[in-house]
Amino acid sequence: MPLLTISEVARQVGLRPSAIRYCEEIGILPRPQRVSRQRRYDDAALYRLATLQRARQIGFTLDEIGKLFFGFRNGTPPSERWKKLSQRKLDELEQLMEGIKAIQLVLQGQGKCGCASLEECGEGLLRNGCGDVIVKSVPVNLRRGR
Amino acid sequence: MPLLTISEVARQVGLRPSAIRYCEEIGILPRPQRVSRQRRYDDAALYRLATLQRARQIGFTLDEIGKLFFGFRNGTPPSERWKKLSQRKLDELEQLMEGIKAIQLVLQGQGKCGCASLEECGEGLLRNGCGDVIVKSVPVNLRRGR
DNA sequence: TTGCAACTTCAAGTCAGCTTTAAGGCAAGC
DNA sequence: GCTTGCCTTAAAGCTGACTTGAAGTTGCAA
Repeated sequence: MPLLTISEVARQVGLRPSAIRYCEEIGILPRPQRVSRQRRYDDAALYRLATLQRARQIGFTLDEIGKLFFGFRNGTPPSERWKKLSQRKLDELEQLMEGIKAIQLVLQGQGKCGCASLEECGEGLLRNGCGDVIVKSVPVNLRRGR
Repeated sequence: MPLLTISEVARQVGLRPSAIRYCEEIGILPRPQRVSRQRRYDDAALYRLATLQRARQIGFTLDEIGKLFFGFRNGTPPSERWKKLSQRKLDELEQLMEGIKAIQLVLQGQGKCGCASLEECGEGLLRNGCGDVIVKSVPVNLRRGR
């Protein structure tokens, strides 16, 4: 069984070594074996990292990934774990889409006013209640796709 | 012409006084008049704040709001300013929607595997290339709707 | 005169998810 | 023995948009 260094597994799953160390530090990855104090990863550890990376890519926070790994009774099958967390994430995304659509409507209307100044725009907004564009809290982590 | 205190304008537009001071500090709001060192806002300043709040609500960063206010030749009408920035934001939102839809598809499929362990899931992901869920960079600021 | 509320400034803290830096260890090759 | 290259740790820095805290000022009322 070949043991891989941190930069080798990092390359394979598309994470930086520092990110892997960070995940270990906050406790969502187990401490791997060491060879003269250096981390060595076996296949199981590599696959776990690939799972982590996929979860990250579909918007799970590191906290949620921790729950995916350790938040279920031992022996709970992956399908059940994924389902539980995916459903919550899908709900969040649904809300996010609603918010985006609302904003798109406002943006498309924006710029059609004949106001002579931004203050005039603001006066109208204030009269019509300026708190009426509501985007619900969006804990999803979609920034920086790489 | 009535002059309003910072907490009064904050209440009217739905921002906290500290947020208004912050916007002033980073230069996207002009220094208002003072009465014995305390900020006082006239109607024009209030309306400008309402405009800022609307821009914030539809996802403009404070930097973009600065451009909305100061990034155009003097006398450029609001419609032109809004249009320019809105178009960019709409493009970003379009990309974000694409990303979300891609993620929704993956999430809906997640949990249908018959893997016995998360490592088994990861093995499959690694074989099929685990970098294939791509969400483009999303600089839009939609978190914390209030 | 004292107290209170609301304001002020400046510095530091918050969130997540890392990255960067500094200082050092260890094995292989020349 | 020395260099090269990859690894290690701990601590600090980054991003954006603020918030919080400490310490001080101001005006008004009791």
